[in-house]
Amino acid sequence: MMEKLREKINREMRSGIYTLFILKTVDDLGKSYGYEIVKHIEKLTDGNISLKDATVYPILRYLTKKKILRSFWTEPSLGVPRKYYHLTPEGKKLLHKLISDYRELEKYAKRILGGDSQC
Amino acid sequence: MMEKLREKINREMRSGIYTLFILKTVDDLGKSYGYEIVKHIEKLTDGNISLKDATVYPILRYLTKKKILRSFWTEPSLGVPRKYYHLTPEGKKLLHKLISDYRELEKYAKRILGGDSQC
DNA sequence: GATGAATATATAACGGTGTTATATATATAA
DNA sequence: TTATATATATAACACCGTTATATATTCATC
Repeated sequence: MMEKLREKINREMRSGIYTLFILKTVDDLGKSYGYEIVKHIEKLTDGNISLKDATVYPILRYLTKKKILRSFWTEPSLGVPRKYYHLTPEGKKLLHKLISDYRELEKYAKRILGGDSQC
Repeated sequence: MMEKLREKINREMRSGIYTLFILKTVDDLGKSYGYEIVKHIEKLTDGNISLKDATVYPILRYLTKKKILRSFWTEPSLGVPRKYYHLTPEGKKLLHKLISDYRELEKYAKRILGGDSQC
């Protein structure tokens, strides 16, 4: 029963950086779409971080509305239509700032939690 | 206006580890109370992470309900009464697991965001 | 002695966000 | 043909942090 609490707190810890993971993934891949983003993050984290579709799509739409991402549909000449996303120039700026913000948070976490992480 | 979005995403990133910060602080101090926890974290983070009272007290109560913390009032022989908290044995176990979980998350973040953090 | 700031705890109302559940559709392997 | 993987979307729900507000003591300053 402590495990449920642990999972809950873990979910909270992780959910905060989903947006950052999504942005970085799209930027690294040049352009990407919901399903690919999820699979890419799963692969990099050995399946340990698996975003839900109902998490990813609203975030992608929100970031598009905020002009951080731009989207376009691929013509369904063959296969399922895909909605691709790529970062706008403003999105690139935001991503760099957020990564720097994350590193700062990491630094503070190290001060509070102790610096025994394997670096 | 991008700054507002940045702050929003930052808030989300940080809020996830508040519980962990609070637990670790109480454990490090042996026993502590809401106000002291906030000030302690502020000090360690150069004032950059400043928990709101309305954030801390509900978390402390919740963790007490879950038997992760135990609380007791100090007799107000002098000054304002304080409600102290300390970790239960179960709380200690949970804390160790959560710190290990956090380190794992940090590892994954490094893989996705790149390993240029100054370690 | 009064005023304000710091110390200290608490909760209702609000807004925002991830999850669960559900719906829809195509392609491929068994 | 059946199941799985691929692919996107949204309504309903639950949860959590913030804002706002309330209460009370102590201490420094005017």
